[in-house]
Amino acid sequence: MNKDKKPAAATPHMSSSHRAHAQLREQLLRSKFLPGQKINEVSLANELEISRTPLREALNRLVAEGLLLDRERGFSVPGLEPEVVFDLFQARVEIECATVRLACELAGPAELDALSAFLDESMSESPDASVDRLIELDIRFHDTIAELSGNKVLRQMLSNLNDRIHLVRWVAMEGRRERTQSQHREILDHIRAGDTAAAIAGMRGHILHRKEDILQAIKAAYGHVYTLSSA
Amino acid sequence: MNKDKKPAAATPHMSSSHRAHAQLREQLLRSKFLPGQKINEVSLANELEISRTPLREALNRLVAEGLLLDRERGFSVPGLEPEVVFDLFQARVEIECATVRLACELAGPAELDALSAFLDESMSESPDASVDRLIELDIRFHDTIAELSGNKVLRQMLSNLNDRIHLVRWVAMEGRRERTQSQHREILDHIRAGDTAAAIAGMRGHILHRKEDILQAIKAAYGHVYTLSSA
DNA sequence: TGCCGCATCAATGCATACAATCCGGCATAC
DNA sequence: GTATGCCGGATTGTATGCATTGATGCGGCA
Repeated sequence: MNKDKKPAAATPHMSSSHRAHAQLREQLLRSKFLPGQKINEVSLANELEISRTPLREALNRLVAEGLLLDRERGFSVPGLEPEVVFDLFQARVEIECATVRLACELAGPAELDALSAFLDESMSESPDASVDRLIELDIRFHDTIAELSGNKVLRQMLSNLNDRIHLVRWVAMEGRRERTQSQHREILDHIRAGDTAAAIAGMRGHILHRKEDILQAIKAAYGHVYTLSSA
Repeated sequence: MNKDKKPAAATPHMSSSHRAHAQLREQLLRSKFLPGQKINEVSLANELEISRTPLREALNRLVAEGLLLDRERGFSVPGLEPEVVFDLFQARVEIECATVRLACELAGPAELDALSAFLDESMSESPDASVDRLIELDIRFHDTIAELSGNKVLRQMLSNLNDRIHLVRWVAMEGRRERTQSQHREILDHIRAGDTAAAIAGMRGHILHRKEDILQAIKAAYGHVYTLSSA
């Protein structure tokens, strides 16, 4: 499973603009830029060792993806406005509930076994895994369900939402290391049992959705990103 | 309601790339380009009376929005692959169900009255309205519900989906002139009655979702777009 | 007649050049 | 001391130029 190369890592032989897009996406997920920061095109072009033309093409794509904003003049990094983050998480909940429901209808035993095996590996490795790795495993689980839903559009939307909430998810993962994995297991069990309603309910409860939790995560995210920038 | 100017019509004083983006989006919705057609940048730049640089920036945004594809070399218009169109409609159903549910929780009497008044006007005007106008009214109804859901991300996603299925929706509207309006009325009544489940069910039944219906609409779309091109 | 190779051409991708605009600082006037 | 207006640098937005690469058409040859 997961043979698609969609998330587009920055490989050498691609065009400059595509490489720039992949690199910038990566850097945005890793919070190399501060929320609200303005983008300086010349310095960024120098860093990436390309000219401004392909850089701007990449920036324009990132704007359309919601990973950047276009101001009156130039581009900037989105802030962490709570209303927007709420909406993003709420949208994610809805998409994920849709994908589990569809996956319940479509997924065969073979695929579910594979997903189960993946969870087994994850759980054995999780106790001492880095947060980055945990996030990777988490995303992988949810993406696999999206894949099993058979709907590429929903899967793509989910991927986009994941990008946009990456930072907040990252900091929220700290206090949820074990809970996350066991909830994944429960959701999968519901799917295998054919209990669609329980699977959906499990997913809904699994994803960060309480306003206070999200707000707290946002605050932690600010702390995280500013320590990163000072380093 | 609907004070946002988000869909971005092409106004004079905006930058060339933004204007190009708005114009091209419009032309794509109106099927000025054939499905699968390759984009010639120089000729298009000449038509729009701008240079290739801002044009390419616009094209890149349209790619990120799913309104264009980027080939190995250059850009092209997405085809009407049934699998993709199915996924788009299915995604739309899921988003719309989510927005009605949220709207049921959030919408106040004043907003619902306004929406009701809008439906009244629509129905009086609908018998002799053009398909373009009908689509406009249809989109407006659904977008208002998305607005009432209070979730800007879901609303934006819906807008994007609407763009991508515009053509198929257009041709499907022909045989659904009255049905559409009365179903809108029913959905709204359910919302006003506080019957969330019925509102969702109404929405689910309202949106094109049967594979055969969509397939038929796709075929009609091909006919429509090729008669347009020969004109 | 059909196919292959080559040459010419057109179109893309990128870099660079240029124009317009904005921002900050500084001087001057009040 | 504060406000105001102007100047210079910096930055964005657009146009143009150039190299590369893929396509296309034509002629020769089997």
